[in-house]
Amino acid sequence: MPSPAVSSRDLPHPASGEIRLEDVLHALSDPMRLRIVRELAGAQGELSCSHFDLPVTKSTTTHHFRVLRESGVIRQAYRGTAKMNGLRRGDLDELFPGLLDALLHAAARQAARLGG
Amino acid sequence: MPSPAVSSRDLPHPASGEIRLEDVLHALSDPMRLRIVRELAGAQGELSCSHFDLPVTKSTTTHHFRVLRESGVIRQAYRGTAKMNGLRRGDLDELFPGLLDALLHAAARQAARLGG
DNA sequence: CGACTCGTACGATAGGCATCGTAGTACGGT
DNA sequence: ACCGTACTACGATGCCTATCGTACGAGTCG
Repeated sequence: MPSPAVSSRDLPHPASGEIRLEDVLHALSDPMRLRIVRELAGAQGELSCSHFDLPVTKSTTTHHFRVLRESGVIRQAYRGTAKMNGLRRGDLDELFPGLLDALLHAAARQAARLGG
Repeated sequence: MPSPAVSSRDLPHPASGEIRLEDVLHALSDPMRLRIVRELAGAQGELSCSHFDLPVTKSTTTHHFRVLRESGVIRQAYRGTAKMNGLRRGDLDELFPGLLDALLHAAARQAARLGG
């Protein structure tokens, strides 16, 4: 069966229309999650959770990815043992035009300014 | 003395260079504070705290204004018994070009979409 | 001075959340 | 069947925070 159904377990995502600005801002107000999103935006396509080398335990990493998914910032899907993550650029750009780019730009500027 | 010194009590504000994106996002991730900022952006100039009619007590209102000030989003100054509030547009636009407008636009869009 | 308004300070409370550790599940390969 | 890797679930912990109520300080006006 070569069809979809990438995996048996699937994950709850908010529909595009259910994404709330406050939730997105809250999700991005955590340094760890902002870092994840920046890395995700830099890489074209999807990245597995294990690709990220964060200074927290894996439990905590799982938590952050879930917050990002439930707020509508990223989309997650299992692929084998890996869990792939991708930015929901299309949905976000449609809902909040220019916001994601402004945020990423702002984050990059601040990182450059503070020597990150 | 016609100089500054609008009042005796003055309030601590972060310098422009101390404003952190994460703090700004956290400040704006609260519905009450986002509402305040939108109203402040709509009105040109400054507004007193008492101008706002929020569904919370005055204690809580004070709290929200302090969070906004300490994150660098607004500037506050006493003028007589009133406390005036103004968006720090210049500082924010310089640090994070386009971000404030994108945020305000996004908030307006969402309010329109959800019937706010 | 007194009364009134505007806003603050402080304590309490209840809920949220970032973090950890441990134990467990799902999948792929040998 | 077994093992290793990737991620999760759950409970605990300590901190942060949104909210309230009450009591107070600062300023204005009579």
